[in-house]
Amino acid sequence: MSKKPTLRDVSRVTGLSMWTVSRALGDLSGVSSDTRETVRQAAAELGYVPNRVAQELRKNTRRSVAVITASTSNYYYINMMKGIQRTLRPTGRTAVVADIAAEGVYTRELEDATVQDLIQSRAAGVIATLTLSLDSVELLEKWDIPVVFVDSDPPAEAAMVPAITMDNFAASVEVGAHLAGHGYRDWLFLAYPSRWSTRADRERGIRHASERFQANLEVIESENDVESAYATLSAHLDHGSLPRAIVAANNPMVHGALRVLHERSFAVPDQVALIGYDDFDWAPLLNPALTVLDQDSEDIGVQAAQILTRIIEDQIQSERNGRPPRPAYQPADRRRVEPRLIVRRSCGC
Amino acid sequence: MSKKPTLRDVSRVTGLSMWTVSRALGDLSGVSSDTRETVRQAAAELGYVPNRVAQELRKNTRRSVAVITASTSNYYYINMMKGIQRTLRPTGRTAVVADIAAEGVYTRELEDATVQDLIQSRAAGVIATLTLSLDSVELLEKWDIPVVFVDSDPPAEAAMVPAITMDNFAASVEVGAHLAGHGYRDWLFLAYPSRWSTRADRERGIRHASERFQANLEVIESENDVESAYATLSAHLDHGSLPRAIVAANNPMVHGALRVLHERSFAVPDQVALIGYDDFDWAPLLNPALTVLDQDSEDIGVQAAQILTRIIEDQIQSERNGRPPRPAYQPADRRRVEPRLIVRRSCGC
DNA sequence: CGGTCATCCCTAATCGTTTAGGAAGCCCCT
DNA sequence: AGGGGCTTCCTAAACGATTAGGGATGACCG
Repeated sequence: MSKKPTLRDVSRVTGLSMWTVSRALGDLSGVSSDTRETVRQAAAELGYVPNRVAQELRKNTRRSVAVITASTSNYYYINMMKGIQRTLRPTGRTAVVADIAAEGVYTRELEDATVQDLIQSRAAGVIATLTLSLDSVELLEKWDIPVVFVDSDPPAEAAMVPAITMDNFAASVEVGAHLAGHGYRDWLFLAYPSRWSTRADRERGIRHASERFQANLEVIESENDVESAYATLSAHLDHGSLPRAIVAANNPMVHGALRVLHERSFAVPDQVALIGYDDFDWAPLLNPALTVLDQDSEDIGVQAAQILTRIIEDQIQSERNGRPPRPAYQPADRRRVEPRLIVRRSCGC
Repeated sequence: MSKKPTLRDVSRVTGLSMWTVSRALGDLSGVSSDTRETVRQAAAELGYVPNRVAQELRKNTRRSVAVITASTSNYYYINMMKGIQRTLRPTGRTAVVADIAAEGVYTRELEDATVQDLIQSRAAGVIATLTLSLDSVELLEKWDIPVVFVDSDPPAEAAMVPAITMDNFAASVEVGAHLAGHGYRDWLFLAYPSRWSTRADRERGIRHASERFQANLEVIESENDVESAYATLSAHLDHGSLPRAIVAANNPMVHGALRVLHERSFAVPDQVALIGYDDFDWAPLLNPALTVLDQDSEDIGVQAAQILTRIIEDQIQSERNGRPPRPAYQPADRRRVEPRLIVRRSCGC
């Protein structure tokens, strides 16, 4: 099709005004059902498809919700996306993922550029899986783009911004308690960088537990990807001794750790026990089946999308009533989901 | 910000025309560098961010490439997405995924609605991971939206449409040969529905191999998800006998099969061998490590995105020169990637 | 018969950009 | 002095939809 039919074409063909055609196709009042039918016919015949870009411009609507992430290799986010997509579908909005880690490494420049991009494309809202800079949050707020954090905290100064988080401190304490229950007294905590705000509480929790249960604890940190986790743990084991239990603080850490343990043929859990965070599909099929501290990530996605949707609808209402469309954050939008320990075999059970 | 600054505001503040401001910010010729600087200053001060919706409308540009998929639970596509994203990034286009299987089941209605939606939003191009209906392909072509198929064939009547596929027939023959090499003579092929066009060749290949190597072959089919695979195989084993080797035709099938084998405590590979298709991160860490027939899915994503990008750029050129922007498909865009058998332990090696 | 109201449709402005088509000023050359 | 060619900027018309504000018609009512 060399020239695509527009509303004007439908108008010309039917001899009706664009006003009438627009309202006819939009199922709006003010058009007799005869006319409406005529218009529909003509539109179908021409193969007319409305241009949503023009609609968005004119109606000042926004269509896409951005999910900001920084580690595509983390399966945790895939389930979350599932929940987000499912919740967003009936609203007619679309989720697009914006990765702010090019080739695996986060940079502040990329964060800023991404935020800029979201504003340019007039995103409807943002779901952030890691803590953004205060600047970013304020800039988005300035452009009336609501943000919901998941599995991470808003910057400290933006306390009102919604967030769905797990009680990571309690979670880690539970992990520690379980290890202590097995009689292990020598722990290694394999952590990702503290740019992901969950890191702090997870570490605090395991430290707390180690004191309470009088265990030895060492904490080592790697970048947030499998390769780094593998390298970091390998290097550590080359120098230090083998701990009785390894706690891998998230999915990539677990993966890296397993590779090391496999490679060195350590018996899990007899020589060294392993507990991870965040369940994933294959965990029960590993050998031994992996014990993990889980949170229902799909449900988290659903909740985040629900909150965001509500805020967006609020904004639309506000605007319709002539009020400024500033995002209306409510205290109840700060939510906690319960962690749960999924006990399998790798912990020694 | 109650009212967002527009180009007009920058124009008013600087006392320059919108023409000048637009060209200044766009780094286009016809503006003195002094003026350009003035404009930049003013824009920054106002916090002006161009509205890309308006730009798209005016310039008739398209920004997003849709990846049509029908099974989110298949890890195969995640690596592919990685490749696509990486390739698309420098072009300024964005990949958005459009799942045409609501709650896991494909429906023709959803396919049609999705295609309609892509046309409405004037997508720049489509990467389809499963065979679309001829209607869909023609409709997209009519709207000058190029399509590239990956891991699936175009409808038979649209032979010119690019596709990146594996030689699935040869691949299956190789799998069969390997099994025969182990002396196994009793095979079970666990397949997904033939809506995914790879199914046919994979089945043909394994059938061919079974004849050539004089093996018994049974083929059973489940829906394309883990639950169905699990249920189907379970039901089959309840009635029939245990085969010497199971070939699971894709990722979800492997997953379902492994669950069954675990649950029933069959020894792999001693009692029953298992070979899957499409490698994934955890495969080497399973017990036993999984032997798979792999194709480099990230590379496939890269190639698909490259082809699509070239076609899109061609279209833009054509349009600039006043020619119709019909997608220019080339025979060389039908590509094959080589399969490779990644031998681990689950086959008996 | 005049007034009121609802129904159906229209004209024209608008959303925020880009861009064809000039116009003004200046320099340089013959 | 006249003309050609730059450079720099402007006016105004697009792009493809929605929508405020009216106008014409006919029905209904007192």
